[in-house]
Amino acid sequence: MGVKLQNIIVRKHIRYQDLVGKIIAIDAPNIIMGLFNFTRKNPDASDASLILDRTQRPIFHLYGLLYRVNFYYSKGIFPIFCFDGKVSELKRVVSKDQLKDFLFTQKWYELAVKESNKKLARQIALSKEYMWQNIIKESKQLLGALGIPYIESPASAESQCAYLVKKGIVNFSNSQDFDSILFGCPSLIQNLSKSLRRKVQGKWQYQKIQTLHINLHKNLKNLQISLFQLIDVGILIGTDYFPGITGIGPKKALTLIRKYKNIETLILKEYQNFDFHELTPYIIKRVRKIFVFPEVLESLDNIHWNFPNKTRVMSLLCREHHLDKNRVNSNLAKFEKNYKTCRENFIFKKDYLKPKQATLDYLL
DNA sequence: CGCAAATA
DNA sequence: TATTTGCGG
Repeated sequence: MGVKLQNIIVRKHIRYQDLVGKIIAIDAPNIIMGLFNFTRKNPDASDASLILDRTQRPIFHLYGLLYRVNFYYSKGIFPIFCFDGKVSELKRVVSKDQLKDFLFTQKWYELAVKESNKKLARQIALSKEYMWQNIIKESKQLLGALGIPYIESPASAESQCAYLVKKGIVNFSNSQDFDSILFGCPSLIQNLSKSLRRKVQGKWQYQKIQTLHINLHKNLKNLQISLFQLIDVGILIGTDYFPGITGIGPKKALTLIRKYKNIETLILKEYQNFDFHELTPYIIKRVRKIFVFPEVLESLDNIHWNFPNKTRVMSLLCREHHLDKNRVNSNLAKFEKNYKTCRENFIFKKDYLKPKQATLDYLL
C-alpha cells in the first residue's frame, strides 16, 4: 500500500476543463483495488459483502471499469491502462508456481460450475489463487473489448505510468498511491472519479474529496531536496519494497534527510537512535535501483482508442457474467456517444499525438 | 463506484 | 432542483 507521503507533498485542485483532450496513464491495479474497496453492500470489508453474479464471481471490476472509462471519455480524457508484470522479488512475489496455480484453479472452478456446485464455485471464485488473477484477466478483456489501450509493464504499473509521463507520451498519471512520484512521475492526478467521495474507514459514511494534481518538480523545490533524497525519505517511511524504520514517519524522515543528505550518512550518525538493522547497504541499493531505473516497456506501437466492440462487451458482461442487458446496453450507448465527441476533440488537437521532448530528467 | 429512484 | 437512499447478482 503506497508510501505515506501525503503529509509533506503539496497537492493542488485541478479542474476537469484542464484535462480535456489529455492522455492519462492509469495505474490499473490501483484503480481496480479502489473499485474493490468501494463496491460493497456492507461497511465491513469481508468478501461476503461483495456483489457476485450467478457464477459466484465478483463483478465490481466489470461495472466499475465500464463506468469509469465512460467517465473519462465524458470529460474528454484518453486513458491508457498499465498493468503489473512480474513484480520485483522484493515486492509481493508472483512466482511461476502461482501462475500454475491459477491455471489449475481456473479448471477446478469451471468444473465446479459445470457440476452446479455453487458452494465450491463460490469458495474457489473468492480464493486468493483465483480471484485477483481472474479480476485482472477480465479487466484486460473488457478494456480490449471497449477499445481502450492497455500496457503490460515488465515491472510495476506505477513505474510504467511514470515512464509514459516522463517521456511526454501521456500528460498525467492517475494513481492513488504516492509511489508514482518516487518513480519520478512529474505529474500525478488523484481522486479522478465522478462521485468524488470516499468511504471513511470501516464506516458506512463518506467524505467529500476533490480531484488533485501533484507537480513533482514544484514539490521537490518546495521540500528543498532532490528526487534521490525523496526516494531515501520514502525508504525510511516504508514502501512496497521495504517496510521502513520504526519511529520514523514522513516529517522526521524529511528532517533527517535534509540534515544528512542521504541514508548512509544518516545511519552513521543516528545508529543509536533507531534500529537500522534491516536496512542493509544491499537493500538500500536494490530499492533505490527499483525507483531510479525501473524496468519499463519502451516500444509502444499501436496505441489506439477504438470504437467499442459491442458484441465482445455483451458477451463478457451479459453472457459470461449475466449482468443486466438493459443496464449494459444503455451504458454502451452513452459510451459510444462520449467516445465520438472525445475523438473529435482529439483529432482537433492533433499535436497531442506527437510525443513531446522528453521531460527534464531530474536525475542527470 | 455510479446509477436511478425517492425524498425534501 | 438539490440531496439522500438503495441497489447491482
